[in-house]
Amino acid sequence: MEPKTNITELNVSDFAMAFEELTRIFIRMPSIEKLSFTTLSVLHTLSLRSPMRLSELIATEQVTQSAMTQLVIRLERDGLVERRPDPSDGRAVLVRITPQGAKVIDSRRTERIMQIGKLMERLTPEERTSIASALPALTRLAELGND
Amino acid sequence: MEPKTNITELNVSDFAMAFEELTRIFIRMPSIEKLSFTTLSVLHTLSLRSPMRLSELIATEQVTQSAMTQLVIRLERDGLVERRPDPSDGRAVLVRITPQGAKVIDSRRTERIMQIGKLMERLTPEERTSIASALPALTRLAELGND
DNA sequence: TAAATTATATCAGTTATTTATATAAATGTC
DNA sequence: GACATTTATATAAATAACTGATATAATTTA
Repeated sequence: MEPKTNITELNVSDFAMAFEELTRIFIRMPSIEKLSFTTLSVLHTLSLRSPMRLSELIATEQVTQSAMTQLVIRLERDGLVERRPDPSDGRAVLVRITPQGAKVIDSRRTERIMQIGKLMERLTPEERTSIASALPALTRLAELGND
Repeated sequence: MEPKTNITELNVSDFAMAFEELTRIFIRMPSIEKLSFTTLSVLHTLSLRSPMRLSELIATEQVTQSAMTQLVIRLERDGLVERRPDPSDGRAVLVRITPQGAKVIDSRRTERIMQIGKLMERLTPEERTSIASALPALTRLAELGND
């Protein structure tokens, strides 16, 4: 088991460092719709899964219940989300993203893709191919991370 | 030029989506030293490059001058950074990370690497190899993004 | 030398977060 | 079914974190 662990450990550290650096860059790329980290994160999560309960958002976003309640109230005020009582549980609230909220995420994503595209153009064809080859594995890694 | 653009565009969109998902997961992995996004980002930036001027941090972190000044004052209060006048410019302040501040970043990184390692173990050897093969290209992409 | 620009501190207000408290709905126990 | 416990969320008070505005001093430019 040990040789396998050593190989994995070496790849992981390098991978993590590269990923860290790319994250640092990509996360700041969009110049539009600059909202707070948690706001963008909530909208992003809701764009993937909607509606969600407050309690679910508290778990995914790792903030306190109070913070999430107040943030969602503000987002509702600004038209980015809407809140409805959960018909299956009288205590709960369902939060869904509005088209306006979705547009925030979509427009930022579009700009980021455009800018990453420009960087990609400056890679060699071999480099681009190696990234494309790793894409299924990266996608799989994300799936594992969501389990 | 067009066929090349189309190929690049296809890869970029898929890559961006996969990256987005991985970012969402990785950024929340560490369970220790949970500080605010900008706080962690400032410490991370200072761990790569130290010392930096306030004005440089304002640019890299994309917050207002006032926000950065106040944040750095709080970080200094908490022992995570230290401030010194810049000997080459009487108006400027140099900010450097303290060992305590560096420990925040290092310990979170260590935990993240450990957890990514666990996910990696669940990939096939082929999947791991494809990611390792793409690593130089990803690293290069990061360099391009820092230009 | 004076004007313009740059660098940063501070203030006042809003947003964003925490802890604490409260209320009601749902679930568990007997 | 009654009561205890847990769950879900709203609200209050305080601090952190952000913005725009203002101020001061150092540096650069004309």
